[in-house]
Amino acid sequence: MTEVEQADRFARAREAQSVALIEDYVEMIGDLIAELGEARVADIAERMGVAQPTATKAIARLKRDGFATSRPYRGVFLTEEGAELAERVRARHRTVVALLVAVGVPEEIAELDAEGIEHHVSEQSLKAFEDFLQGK
Amino acid sequence: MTEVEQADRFARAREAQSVALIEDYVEMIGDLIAELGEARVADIAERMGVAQPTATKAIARLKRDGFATSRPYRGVFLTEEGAELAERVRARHRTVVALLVAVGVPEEIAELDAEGIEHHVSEQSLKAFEDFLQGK
DNA sequence: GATGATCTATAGCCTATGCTATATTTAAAT
DNA sequence: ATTTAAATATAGCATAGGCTATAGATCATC
Repeated sequence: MTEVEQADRFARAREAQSVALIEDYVEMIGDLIAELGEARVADIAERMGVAQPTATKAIARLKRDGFATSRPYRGVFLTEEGAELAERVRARHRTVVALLVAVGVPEEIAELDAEGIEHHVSEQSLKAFEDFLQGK
Repeated sequence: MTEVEQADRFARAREAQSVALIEDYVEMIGDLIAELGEARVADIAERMGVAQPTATKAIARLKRDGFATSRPYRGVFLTEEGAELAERVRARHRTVVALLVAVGVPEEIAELDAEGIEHHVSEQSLKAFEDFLQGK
């Protein structure tokens, strides 16, 4: 492996990381809307395990990036793009957990680890996971 | 899953992330020392794909955290703790790549994805991976 | 409808991680 | 030995993502 290839690999991992939090927030907001009809900042903050202003700031980034919308002092909603991302993330999470369990990781551990792992699973790996799970 | 459990899960993923870069640098420095006898800042920066001052700053954090040592304008070396971490990271990386390949991920993709995934694989999952790879 | 509780926004702070530009030191070459 | 090239450090800046404290808006209740 050349230095450049190695560098690209790390650049890729850094990029994935910068997307990870966005994905988590979007999925969480989708969950809350499904459960409660809307996603309030306080609920988002509580579930993400961060202080309320931290959630507010993250939501501002989601809005800036076109994944969410909201009016002051009101609930947060997903744009079409946000809703699609949430669904992809949810599906990927399920697949990663299932894969981990399939290779012998205890269910609880699988759920914990998947939260971090899922953001680094490429389309190709996801496809491989799905095929493996179907016994192909 | 309760809100608190969910929050803890995210907190865990955030913690793993903060350790990830440290692990990458330590492993990289170990590689360079093995190959070249010492790890120069310029080489570290090039392989990590970052500007030289970014590497310098990261190395300062490694030193602060007890993983590396260096004198101004000289090479960077690992402490005992750093060397142990490097070896653990290297072994984990190999296992993760092997697991991915074992479930059908193409070698190249496995290498790419492993770079991000490995930092979120717990001891328990790693053990499960090893057992799975040994056909248990 | 005033009032108190709750929720949200804002201000201001911190660290980590990136960058460019530039000063300084070391190493190499004449 | 001086000069130049290369490597490293430092200064200064930006964004992301945390935090606390506090101001402001909304909601519920009397």
